[in-house]
Amino acid sequence: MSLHLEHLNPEQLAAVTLPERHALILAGAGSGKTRVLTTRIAWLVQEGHVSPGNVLAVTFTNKAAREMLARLAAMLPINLRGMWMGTFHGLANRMLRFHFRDAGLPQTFQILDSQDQLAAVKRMLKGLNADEDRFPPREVQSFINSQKEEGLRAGDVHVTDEGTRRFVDFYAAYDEQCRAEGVVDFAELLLRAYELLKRNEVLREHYAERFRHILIDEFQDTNRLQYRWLKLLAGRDSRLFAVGDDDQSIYAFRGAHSANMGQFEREFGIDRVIRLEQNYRSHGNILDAANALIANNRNRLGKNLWTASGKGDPLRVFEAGSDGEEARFIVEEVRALQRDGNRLAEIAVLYRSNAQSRVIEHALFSSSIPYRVYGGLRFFERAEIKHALAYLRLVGLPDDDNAFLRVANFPPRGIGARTIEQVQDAAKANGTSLLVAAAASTGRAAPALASFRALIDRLKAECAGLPLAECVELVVAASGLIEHYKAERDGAERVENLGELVNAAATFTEEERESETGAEVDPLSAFLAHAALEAGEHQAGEGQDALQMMTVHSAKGLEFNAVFLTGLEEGLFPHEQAFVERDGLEEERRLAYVAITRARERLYLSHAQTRMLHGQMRYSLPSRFLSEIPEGLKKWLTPRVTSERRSALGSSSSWQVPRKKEEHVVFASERPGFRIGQNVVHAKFGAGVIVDAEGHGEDARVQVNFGRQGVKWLAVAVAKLQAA
DNA sequence: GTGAGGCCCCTTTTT
DNA sequence: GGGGCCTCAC
Repeated sequence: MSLHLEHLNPEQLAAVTLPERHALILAGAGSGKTRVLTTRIAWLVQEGHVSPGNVLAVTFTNKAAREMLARLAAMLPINLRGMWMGTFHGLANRMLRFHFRDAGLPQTFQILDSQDQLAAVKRMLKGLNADEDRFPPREVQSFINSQKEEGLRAGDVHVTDEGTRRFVDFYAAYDEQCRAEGVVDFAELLLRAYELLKRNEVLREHYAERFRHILIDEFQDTNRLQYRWLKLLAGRDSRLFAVGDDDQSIYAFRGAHSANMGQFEREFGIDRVIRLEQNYRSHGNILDAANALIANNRNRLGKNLWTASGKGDPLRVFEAGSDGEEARFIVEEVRALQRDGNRLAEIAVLYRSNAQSRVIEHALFSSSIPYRVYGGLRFFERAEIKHALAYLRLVGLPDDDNAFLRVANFPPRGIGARTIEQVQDAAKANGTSLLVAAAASTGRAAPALASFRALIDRLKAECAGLPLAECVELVVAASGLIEHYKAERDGAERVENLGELVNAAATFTEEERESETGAEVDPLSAFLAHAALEAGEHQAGEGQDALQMMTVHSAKGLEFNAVFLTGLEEGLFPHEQAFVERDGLEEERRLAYVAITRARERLYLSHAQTRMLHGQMRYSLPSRFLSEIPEGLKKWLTPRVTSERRSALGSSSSWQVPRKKEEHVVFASERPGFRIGQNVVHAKFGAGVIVDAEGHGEDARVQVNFGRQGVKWLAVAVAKLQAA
């Protein structure tokens, strides 16, 4: 047996071999957290005489769960089947599939992803004739989700004003709609699983008895409901082992509540928090930069990472004139790194938002550098795949109105908007699902509706005896989707993806199904749940040596030899949205901290003076995060003149210039020294950037962003601006 | 009922 | 820049 305890440092060893009690491990980036978790489980099984079935392990992503399981399998030569390991959502799904009756759900309940949920909210609002301007669907959706994440049903929400009352009404109507259709959204999975245990003492006792050891990774990213669920699950004899890093809490926007760490410490009587502070990943300069940056946050439990490895290279900082130039810089450096023997898979390009990837992709593509983009539009989120899944959902659950609306007339079969409306009215009047109402229609489109209904019935009957993959193949073909996309001009890729879906069904093996849900769930429901819960990481080109591109969020937990952290601009990173959110700036800083600590040996930081965003040119100042990293750690690859002048600016947001302002041209030609984007200096306000202009000659005025001094409109004739 | 074309809107991160 | 939604012509 090979736990290799001798390779652990004293703190890691203490965590792994902690006697039977609750534990909180504060584990810094790169401190061997996953190793500690897996070794802990192995140690419990081996030394603590616990069977894998007594262990529940919660991870943040499905990928992390798979990785941990693989590592465990290498350590322990026993069957790990009985162990529950997965994400909160995956585990909740599993529990609800087992106890669907107690949870008040149909056996084949379907899971709505965010897109589906938004569509469902829109439909509910339409049904209530709600004013979509006053109650934007997105806001209603996020209201519902945040209430659920706090564990509140519509009836539990404290109503203080009329506006809230409306939102609560929508919440109630939405829940009723979901109940009638047998569908469950992400937050609902968690809330149902929580309520299931809360109400059902027998079940609660059963699980409390069973799970002697509950281990939770990325504890800082749990929300309040998840924390309460864990508390319910933990019996008298259960021990919780929570691992987290408050400095890497980056999911507050979806309800993560890093204060759970402190609360856990109090409520579970943790007398000594174990701190893992030795970093095994990054060179000294990179770690020093991360430490200096995060020191600017006030809300911290406090911890300082150190490394025994050398200082390494300084951080390389590049100021680009434009986003295109930034991309070209990346291309050049990546080539240089390759020449030095680095594999592309060991190099990552990170960005704050998905929209930034396009320019970089373009540059990589024209330079023939293979790359792989993570996230963005994921496989199971593509329109053609969602269509195929909608057919499958109707086969599994005829009440799924979302699915009905998606494909009743796709591909077109003569069921227009007017007809759909009539079906909806009939369904409402008779209290049936749309599919049932469709079959009962007597209108002009009745034959089309009847044949659609017949198609679904036929698929259901034929699928009954078929293996999953053949069922998917049949549905994809019989739905007419393939034919439809073949006839479309750029439909080739979509046809290919539909073929991929059949492959995905084929590789969705017995083992996966069992590890994700439970043996008695029917394969189709299990596959559909899998599609909803794990939208991503099913992409072609896996295994090829390719440059890794992803958002900072999806880079969490990963590491690379070289990292490019791009778009370090005020307004982009930190994102301007964060300025108006509570503690938004600190979350952005943690995000930057996560990004920096991904790098082992080399870290590039870049920003662009101008950037095309949403079809508009933006002029931005360098991110405050750049200046929060000590000068001694950085090496500027561009002339320092601009950089120094700019750092004197301090911070401010970035600015968009309105489209279609012909004055700019006139203005520029009259005053050759000034143009939009020009750096200027003002006697009183200091350095700034021209972000807008209007008027001519003596009346000419410019709008200048002076960073901390604010944004001012100045008359050019009066202000005595110096070109900088 | 269908499909093309145009307008308007948004625009962060994800299980 | 792109997707959702509307209008209009067939």
